[in-house]
Formats: sequence, structure tokens, C-alpha cells
Amino acid sequence: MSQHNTPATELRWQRRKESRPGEIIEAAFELFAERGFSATRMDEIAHKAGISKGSLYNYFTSKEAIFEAVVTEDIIPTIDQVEQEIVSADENPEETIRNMIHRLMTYTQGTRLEIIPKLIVSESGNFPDLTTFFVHQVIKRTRNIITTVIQNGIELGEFIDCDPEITARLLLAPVIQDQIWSYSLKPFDDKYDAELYLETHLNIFLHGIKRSAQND
Amino acid sequence: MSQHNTPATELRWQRRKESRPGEIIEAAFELFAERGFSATRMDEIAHKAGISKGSLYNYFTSKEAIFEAVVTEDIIPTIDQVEQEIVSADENPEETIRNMIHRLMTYTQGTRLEIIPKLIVSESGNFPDLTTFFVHQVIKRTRNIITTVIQNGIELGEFIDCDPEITARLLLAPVIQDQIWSYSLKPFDDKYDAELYLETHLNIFLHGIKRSAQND
DNA sequence: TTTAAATAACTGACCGGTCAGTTACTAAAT
DNA sequence: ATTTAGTAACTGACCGGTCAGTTATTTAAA
Repeated sequence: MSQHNTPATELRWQRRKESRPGEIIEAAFELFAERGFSATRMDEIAHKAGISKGSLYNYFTSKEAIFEAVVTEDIIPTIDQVEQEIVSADENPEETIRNMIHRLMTYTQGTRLEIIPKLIVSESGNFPDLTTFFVHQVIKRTRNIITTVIQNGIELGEFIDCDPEITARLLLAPVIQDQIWSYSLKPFDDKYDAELYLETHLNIFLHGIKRSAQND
Repeated sequence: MSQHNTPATELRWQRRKESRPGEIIEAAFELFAERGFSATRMDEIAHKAGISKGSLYNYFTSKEAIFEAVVTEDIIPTIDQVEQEIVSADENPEETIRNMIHRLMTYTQGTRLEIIPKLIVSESGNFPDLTTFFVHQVIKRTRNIITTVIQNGIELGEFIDCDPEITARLLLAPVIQDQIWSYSLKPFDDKYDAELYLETHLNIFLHGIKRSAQND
């Protein structure tokens, strides 16, 4: 699609050992997200990273190694940070959920965390180990936080009696769906207002699980 | 994974012109769903269909043609039928939505309609025409039905004032998410009760959009 | 001068697609 | 009924292009 995205300086042969790996990962993950693993060529990754194919092998041992780096590099620090950030202090459960989901979106926006779900869904059959890693380190951790908050809301009597883990899945589903959509069907679908989408989701969902004075 | 899935009769060389195309599509779609388009080999499709690679080309002109057949064959009749089946009569909007979603799941269960979302999400970048076809003929048509019902509920004063199209997306998101999950991350994730998942979704969602006597 | 980042030409395995030959089936002729 | 000529489904070895990975060489930097 675009040309390579390294600095404008037209020096071939420039030696920049330190910055290469990051640039390679950046180039690769865009291509993987767009075409998938098999359909992405090493030449394309190299070109987009502004180097030759041979140079890739100075930094990664194989195409699979690049894919693994795309999915795992920086993931743990990022998810650690997100985990910290989204866990908010002592508000009531409703506000906690609102803030958590907003922060979740804010802190992943523009990071690779946003694109990887689509990538993993597509390639899960071919990369079982990576998929396990991602499900454990990202999906489950996020869901566990949400589950705890919902559990808490139920115990406080603010939320109706429901399965907290399944309810957490339902809270996250539209968020993840939107991320997957963004990098697959969105270009082919009618546009919609992402802000309104999220707000509407939170309103309906929270209204839906709140134990109102006379109901249930 | 499994061996080829043609009848047990161990006659190679059996001539079965009529049944071949269906068997090829069946074999191909399972492999495509599992591995994706690029990573699936023509030999594998042939083997799973119980014929030789050469024979594939008596029925389809190329690998892409098989992929197109997998995604388009029988889709229109199926979606026509689903569309008819899910449109229920004159119940109130809440019951209409409950029944529609239940029917939607019932009537797609076991059909290719259930697997194709994951396939299309994965390959959208490589098959833009097919993706357009699918989004128009399946996604939008389904969403439009839901949108109408929600619109109706709003006008009747039963539902709160919300954007009907976005709300339709939110109603469908967990359903589609579950389908995509089934063929990608489910084997790596904790098991959960699909029935309970759906029931909980409908309960929370409907409770969430219903205009209760004193609210809003 | 030595080291190592970077390159471009190269290799070989792989795989989509082809085709000459094989076998199952049909039916006309005996 | 049996033979056999004709047809078409089917096979699998093969071909040619593609592409991940290697190597010989060049050049920037230390």
C-alpha cells in the first residue's frame, strides 16, 4: 500500500542496528494485519521497513520469528500498564465499569494491542502456542478484571444476579468486535460513529444489569 | 486432522460427477476455516474430498474459484430462508427480538453461514469483492431486519430512545463474536455455556433498552 | 585495518496448475 | 449375452513460478 516508512534520508547502506528491529516489527504487523501471515512476503516486509530482505535475517531468524515478535514484543509491559490503568479506585461499580472500558480503549488505541485480536483470530489454527499465550496473557487477564468488578457489583446488590464471567464476556464482546471489524470489514461496511457505539453499549449494558429499585 | 470424509466404500476410481462439487466445497471450507486460504494446499483439499488433485480442476478452475464457491454457494438461498424464518409475526418487540435471535442461531447452526464470518474476517484484505458480497448479502440484510424491529419498539414507546442501527449492531455483536470465537480462540479459552451466554445477553440487552415505567 | 551492517544474487523446496495416460462406465454391434 | 469401441471421470508425475532463507560481496563505521 504505502511506500516504506523509514526516515527520508536517502542513504542506503546506513547502519542503524538499534532501530531496525522496531521498524521491522512495525512494517510486518501492518502487512500481517492486512493480508495474513502466509500471504505476506518477506520482500514486502523488507521494502516497507526500508531495507533489503537479507537484512531481515540479521535481526530475526525466520518469518515465524517476526510474527512471534509482532504478537509478543512489548505486549506484557503494555498489558501490565493497561491492567494498572484500567483498575480504578473506589467508585461505585457502574462508574468503575464505565471508566475501565473507556480506559481500555484509550490505552490500546494506536498500539498493536488493537490489531492483534484480528491477527490472532485469523492465524490461531497455524500458531497454537502464540494463541495460547495471547489468550492467557491478554484476553483472560482483561476478562478477569471485569469479572471481579461485576462480581463486586452483584455482592453489593447493585447488579442483578448473573454469571459474572459470562457477563464480562458480554461487556467485552462489542469492544473486541469493533476492533476486529476495524481491520477487516469496516472498509466494506456502512460507517458508524464509534463514540456513539461505545456510549450506547455502556448505557444499555449498565441499565441492563443494574438492579433498579423495583425490578428483580 | 481427520482423514478424507467420503463414504467408506474403498473404491478409488469411483465416478460420481454429481456429488463431487459439494464434497470438494465441504472439504475446502473446513480447511480454509482452520488454516486460512493461503495456508491450505490443493493436495489437502483433494485428499480430504477423497479424490486426486487433478480432479479438482474438473470442477473448479482455480483455488480462488473454490474459495468463492465456499463463500457464495447456497448462501443466497440460505440467507433468504433465514430472513424469512426469523421474521416473526406480531408479538411485541421484546418477544420478537428474543425469537429472532434464537431462530437466527438455530437456522445457521451447522450451516456454512456459521463459519464464514471468521473466514471473511481473515481474508477480507485478499478478497475485497467477496467481502463486499458477504457484507451486503448477509451482514447488512440481517442487521436491517433487527434495525427495523428496534425502530418499531422505539416508536411504540417500549424501547428507550437510541440509534436503532447502532443498537442492532450491539445486539448482534455477541452473537457474531461467539461464532468467530468458536472457530478460532474457543479451543484455547475457558469453556463457557453457550446457552447461558445467549440467555444472559438477551436478558441484559432487553432489560437495558426497555423503557421501564419510571425510567427515562 | 578490521568489523559488521547491508545488499543482491543465488538456491532449493514447495505448490498451483497441467496433461498424458488409466480406468469405469455406456451402448452399439455381434 | 458377449464383445468392443467410445466417452469421460479420474489419476499422479511433472513443470514452472514463487518465495523463504543463504551466501558472496560491498561499504560504513570503529
